[in-house]
Amino acid sequence: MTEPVIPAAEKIAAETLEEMPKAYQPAAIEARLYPLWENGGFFKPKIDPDKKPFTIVMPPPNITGQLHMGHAMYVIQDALTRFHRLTGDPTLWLPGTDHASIATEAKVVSALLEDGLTKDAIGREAFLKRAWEWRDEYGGHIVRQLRRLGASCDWSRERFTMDEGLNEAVIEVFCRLYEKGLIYRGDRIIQWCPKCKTSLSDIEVEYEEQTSYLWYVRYPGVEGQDVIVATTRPETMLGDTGVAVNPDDPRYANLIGKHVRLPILNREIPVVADEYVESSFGTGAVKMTPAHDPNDFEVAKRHNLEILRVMNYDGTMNEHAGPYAGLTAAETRKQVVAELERLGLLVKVEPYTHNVGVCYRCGGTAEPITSLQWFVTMKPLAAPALEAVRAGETRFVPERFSQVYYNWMENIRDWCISRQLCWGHRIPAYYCDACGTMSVARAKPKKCPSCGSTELRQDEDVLDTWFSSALWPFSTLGWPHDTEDLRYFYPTSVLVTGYDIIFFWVARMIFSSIEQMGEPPFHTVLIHGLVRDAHGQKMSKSAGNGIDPLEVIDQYGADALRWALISGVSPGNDLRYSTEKTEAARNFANKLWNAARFVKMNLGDRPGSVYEYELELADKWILTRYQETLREVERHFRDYDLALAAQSLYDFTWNAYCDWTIELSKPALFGGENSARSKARAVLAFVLDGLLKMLHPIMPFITEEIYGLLPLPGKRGLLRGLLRGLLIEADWPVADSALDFPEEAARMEGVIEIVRTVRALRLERGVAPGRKARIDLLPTSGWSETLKAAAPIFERLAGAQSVRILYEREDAPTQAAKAVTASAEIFIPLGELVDLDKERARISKALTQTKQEIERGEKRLANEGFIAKAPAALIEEERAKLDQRRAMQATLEAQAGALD
RNA sequence: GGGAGCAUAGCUCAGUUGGGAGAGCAUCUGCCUUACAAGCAGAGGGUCACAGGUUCGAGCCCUGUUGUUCCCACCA
Repeated sequence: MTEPVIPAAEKIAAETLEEMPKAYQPAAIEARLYPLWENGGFFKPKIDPDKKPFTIVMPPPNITGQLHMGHAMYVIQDALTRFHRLTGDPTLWLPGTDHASIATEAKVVSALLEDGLTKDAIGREAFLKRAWEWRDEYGGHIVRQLRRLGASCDWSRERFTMDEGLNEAVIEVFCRLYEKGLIYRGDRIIQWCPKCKTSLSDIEVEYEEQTSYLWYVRYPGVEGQDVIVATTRPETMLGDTGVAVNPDDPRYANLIGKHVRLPILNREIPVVADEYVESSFGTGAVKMTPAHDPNDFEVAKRHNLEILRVMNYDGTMNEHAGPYAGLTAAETRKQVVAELERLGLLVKVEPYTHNVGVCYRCGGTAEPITSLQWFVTMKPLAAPALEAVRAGETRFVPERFSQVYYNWMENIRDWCISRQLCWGHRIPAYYCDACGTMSVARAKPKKCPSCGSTELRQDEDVLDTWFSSALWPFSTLGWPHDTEDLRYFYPTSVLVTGYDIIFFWVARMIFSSIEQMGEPPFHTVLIHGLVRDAHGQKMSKSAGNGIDPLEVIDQYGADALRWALISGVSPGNDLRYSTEKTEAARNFANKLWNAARFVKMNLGDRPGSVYEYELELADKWILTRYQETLREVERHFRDYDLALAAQSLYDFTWNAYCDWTIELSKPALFGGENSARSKARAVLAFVLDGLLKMLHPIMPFITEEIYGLLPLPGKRGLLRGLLRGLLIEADWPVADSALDFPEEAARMEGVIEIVRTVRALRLERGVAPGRKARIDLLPTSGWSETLKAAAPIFERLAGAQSVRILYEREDAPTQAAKAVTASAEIFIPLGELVDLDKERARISKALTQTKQEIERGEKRLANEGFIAKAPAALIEEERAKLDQRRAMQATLEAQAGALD
């Protein structure tokens, strides 16, 4: 392993001597910092055999993809990665891309088309050559775009689902499953996309509601009565090989075992009885088309009905369709209906709405059809995978998504894994045309194991893309080889993905990993929602409502986008993206920037330690709030509640640090004595240092930049007078109970309340903002010392000219604006400025409110159940509040009296 | 048909062991106060969908109802 290159101090702090601009300008900073991180090796895990690593494998984006808002959700993974890196865990976020079989093949096909070529014309080899060229040109696109988000993944470990190693893993798994009898080849009904000309798995078919018709057709009886069947697909009747009725249906009891005549083709087909048929629907008789309907296929197997395929794989009718051979399905339907009408066998036609399966890639109608394909037997694989989640070895967050998983895995059907495409992992099955033997092998056999012929032909099909992504958590770490990475990083820690691919990917990774590795691939699956547009619509290319994350980054910065995507959502819920939200995030970044700018302007050299000073009340308050925030943020990160962490951080940064601490530090910084100044600097720097570290997982760029610009106390060594070290590899702050001052923090809250109340009073009265006013405070019992000491705070932040502490109510001015807080009664003598009517109205309002609160408190304390069962502390609190409010009421009444 | 989510301020949404409802944006008032107008100081605005229940106490737990979104299944 190579030693990470620590950039020279002067490079990190390149801008130290320059002024920070007034507004945060992300573009240049992002462009400079990302390469610094990447080239410095900071994304590579620092492997320590004694430590448990934190590992995330990136859901591999398709090589065909452009970065969209869905990928932008990768910022969650990055935030977790950066958090764990800061806490000192050897941290690996492993990136890679997916070959995306169908999607890529389609791109290459259309590129060929532009050159006037087709896949069939140029052949497999030439096609693959083109595909690889295409991949080399465009495949790296999306991973370059991911860098713009700030993704701190270890690019030196980047993998591709079709690279040599992963190909080996895929072949190995296929062979193992085949050898265990869990992969088989069979002629079964599958979903077929005539447009992509390939089979699909069940979950690759989506259902769309379509309005159509229900045709009622008379099938004349042979030995007995006629039967009328209802169908939504008249063209498939050409492949009918029976009619089914419910065994308990009296209408058809005497027909079971007899025959009816299939119109047009005039075949005799049997009537069978099967529980599958619902007597109440349609006529209670169902035409059986086993080759083109999954349910009919099952019935046919039970009753030995013939399976007659009448459609070709290109969507046209075949020779079994008689006169319709060669026509498309749609044309055949038209002609069949017309013919039935002519024959007088079309009984009636009803409008009908039903669901039609469509290909999830091209959107074309999918056809159920029998075909010779490869399948994975799912039941034996699903069982331990279900158990692993049930036993809590793998946990879904939020928990409710495990229901989705159970539901699917419990009802799982065999997985059709072969695709009639070129681009993908070719199935390692070899056929001997001489003797008909098939062999499955890791490498092409030299000769047929049965007859010795050397003429072996490999299966033409490739594997479902998801077959290879199912192996991602271990194949990317070197499996099937016993590598150092595999031993150290497997199983991985958390998988982060959207709920839309739980079936496609998550479930398949779990059973594949248990089967091959003997244990689940990750202990936690963190599921997030989808990004929607401002109206709640799914973003899509066709709807044209997609928002390009790169444009957002250009305009607002990566950190703003990251913040907008992470904050204000609850886990698993969809997120409505709006520009307003990103603007708010950008504003927050700017706020932080300016706070840092202020600190930088006033910090001087390296600040002292907060432990060295006799701290002020306000210092103890912010330190207490800081510690509280730190504990919350850490807990939320560990619980994967990133939005809650963001909320804590926002509130602390803006409403505590900026609004109070920075404001309160100004007198000391601008004009105070040396000791007061250095104390203020120490506190500002200490809190900012920790704050940057806490914000870094979500806003990596701005925090790194600020960290580089300021001589903060947490930074490592000194080099040529400049502190060096990057935030990305800093140490996560540790809460220290020596910096918890709950008593003082509560007192500061009392002071803050007075400041706020005075401000409101002044504004309410229209006191000119610049005008300083005298403030008289009548402290609540036990508060006089605190308030006396807080006089400079009132002067600075409440526009007080002087603060007088009153000891007797009689000393209070009668002509004054008045207000009451928990810690004091407030009087602002305003002389002739007082508007008596306004004042009466205000007092009356306050009195009403206070009375209501007293009533509520009394009622509560009179409740025996409450006294008996509520926690003692709560009761005590309630009593104290009541006393306070009674005092307040007395004051307000006295004030009201004084005005009259 | 089965399952899940959502319903809280004008809008978008938070609110995790049940203990006096919050943020951002928008609105209104007043401010270019030497970090920030992407800002500062204030204000207004909510029967937490509805109806029951459990509890001393419910936005939160239970039952039901309504509306809405999504997933699965696919009665031809």
